[in-house]
Amino acid sequence: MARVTSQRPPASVGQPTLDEVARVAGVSRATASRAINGGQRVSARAQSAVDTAVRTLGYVPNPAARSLVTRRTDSIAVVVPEPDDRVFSDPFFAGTLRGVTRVLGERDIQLVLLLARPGASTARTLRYLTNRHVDGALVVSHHRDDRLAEHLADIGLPCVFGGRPWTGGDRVAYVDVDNVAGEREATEALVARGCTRIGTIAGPADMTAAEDRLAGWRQAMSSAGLAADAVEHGDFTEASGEAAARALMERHPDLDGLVVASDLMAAGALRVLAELGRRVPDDIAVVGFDDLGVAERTSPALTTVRQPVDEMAERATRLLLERVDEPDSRPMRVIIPPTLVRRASA
Amino acid sequence: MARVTSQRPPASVGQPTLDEVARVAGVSRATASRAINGGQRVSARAQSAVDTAVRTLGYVPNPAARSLVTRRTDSIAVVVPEPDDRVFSDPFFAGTLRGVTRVLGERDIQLVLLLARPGASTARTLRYLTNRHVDGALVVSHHRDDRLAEHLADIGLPCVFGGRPWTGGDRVAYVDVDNVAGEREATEALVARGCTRIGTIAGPADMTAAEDRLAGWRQAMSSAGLAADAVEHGDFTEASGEAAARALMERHPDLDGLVVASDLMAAGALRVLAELGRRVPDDIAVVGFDDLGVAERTSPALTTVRQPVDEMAERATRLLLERVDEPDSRPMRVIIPPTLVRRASA
DNA sequence: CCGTTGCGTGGAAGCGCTCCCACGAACCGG
DNA sequence: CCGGTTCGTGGGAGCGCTTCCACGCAACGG
Repeated sequence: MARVTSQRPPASVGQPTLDEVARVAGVSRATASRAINGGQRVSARAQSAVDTAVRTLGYVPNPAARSLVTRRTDSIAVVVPEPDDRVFSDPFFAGTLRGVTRVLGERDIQLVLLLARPGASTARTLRYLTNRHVDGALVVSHHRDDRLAEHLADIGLPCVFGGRPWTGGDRVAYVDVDNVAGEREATEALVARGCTRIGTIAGPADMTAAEDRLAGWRQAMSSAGLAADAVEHGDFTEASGEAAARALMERHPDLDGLVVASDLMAAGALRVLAELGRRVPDDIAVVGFDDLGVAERTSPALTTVRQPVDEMAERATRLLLERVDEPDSRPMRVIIPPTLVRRASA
Repeated sequence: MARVTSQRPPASVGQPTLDEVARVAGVSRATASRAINGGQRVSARAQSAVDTAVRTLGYVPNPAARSLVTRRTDSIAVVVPEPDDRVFSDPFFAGTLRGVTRVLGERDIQLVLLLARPGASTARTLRYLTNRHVDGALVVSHHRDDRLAEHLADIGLPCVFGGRPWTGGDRVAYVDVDNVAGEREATEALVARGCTRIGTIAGPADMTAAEDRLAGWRQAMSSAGLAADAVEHGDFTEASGEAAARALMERHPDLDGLVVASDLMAAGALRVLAELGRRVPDDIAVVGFDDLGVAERTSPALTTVRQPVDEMAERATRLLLERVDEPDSRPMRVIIPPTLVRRASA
């Protein structure tokens, strides 16, 4: 008489295990495993037996068990430190997500969205990343105060930043558009069309992209011998663009050119300019930054600096996957040249 | 002489295991585990010894190992079948994500974003969900053809739908706004203000929300004894709203009221109406649906039906977590009443 | 003819964790 | 003072998988 030794429920019913596949296929568990994972060193006979068994049983490998031994999870995190509402609705974020999923889809890797809540410390995020719940991390929209780049470098998790991080930029890989060159080019375009009083609406001072664009504007202004005194900061939202434009036009009513660090802010600025009765581009020429859809829909359509977010996200993701596969490789930087897209506003 | 039997690298160096914690704390692995997980049946002495050990070693439990035995992953999926670009930039999606993360943050549960690529079959998604990589699924923005609800009910994965699914609505839980009532109320508001020729821009016919809103419009029109003949369909984007408005005004130049199934489409419609020289609301009153930010920024500001997405997402997430904890509970439906927000456009 | 190679295979050892169970100690009321 | 309860504890099994290793076998060159 067989001793009944089952002490727990017999594993969630209906979920076949590798053992059962092996039994049905008439091979050992080891062979079944090999057959399922690429089929190296497996005879054609065994392979097809396993394939059949997998199909008839509806077998799906248990990812936890697999991950326990392989030490890989086949998932990466997209980290958004302190996501204000802005992040979600920002076309930049949308494009990023699109680019990332496109690449991940090719390799059956999943995306874990890690959103630190506003105000919450990054401790939770770091703890999650530390315990290797994911194979790597893609960090977007980071701010000055979170020293995420350094922390991630410390724990040795493969990671790639979207946009140059404030600190630790030499220790982590990142993909960025050449913000300085982009905004310089934008400014030069205004100079070339004859503007002499050019102001700028910059982004939040705690983001490198914003600072770099501001630097680009300054460079171009200085090269042209123009005074770089008309600066106002926004936070990349449309509303902040309106406010900044209003303040700027009040302080410098003589502006004939406006370099704005994002299209969304530029859209806000255009609205204010229309309100004030300034014709664009005749009275004042405006150039934006991003070209992620908004620029085409403003009136007048916005001349802007295009950053190819989708492509950048793709590059970043591929870079990350490479680093996951090859953790000891040197952190790489990819700097993508932006292009000026001429429309009606300048 | 000790036999050297290490056959593999000694576990990824630096990652302490529960064994080491137990050793340092001077207790057994079982006790250490108990202390770490809530501390039931653990003496104060043991508890603090373990706590200290955890801290000094920087121990973080290996989620794969834990998940292997508990059969839980402490993560849920947010499933977006066929995400066109629209989904990402849609404030609806943004709000949903915000609501979901808020709830998940309370319980240290992670969010896996499952985006079926456009055109790709849902097979991959289903496979992923089948193998219990996540504890549950929240499905948003599903379309008619993916029989996701039924599939998920079949595999028995706890899931909650955002919006009533086309089929299988009786087998899965969902949270929805009362679209019929909402659009009926919107239409009635136009009737009340004296409109007699009321058209509608409906959403895509393969989404229940769109169909329900259309039904609400029809109901109100019929109750008021008005002809429900001016219907045009869009896909919830601003561009489609423009096109639909154009078509509608061409076919029915006498319209004095317009019920639009989303604010984004309404924004497009407003633009077209301005272009055609129709004054809103004097010549034609317009009412939208959503109230997720866009409505406040159109000109004139949009009277609209507010659906509290954040709250809905929260409710849906809580519902999902309940079902994860209590898989045998009956699938619940939460129908949230929308409210009409009166602004300038009607 | 026999070592050598290479290939396909299965046995078995874990991966790091949870949790069942048995065990001893402390505590209780009778 | 003793049987019964409660409590804290550790041993150990096992979750489902990958992978090391040893083994048998056919093919092959000397």
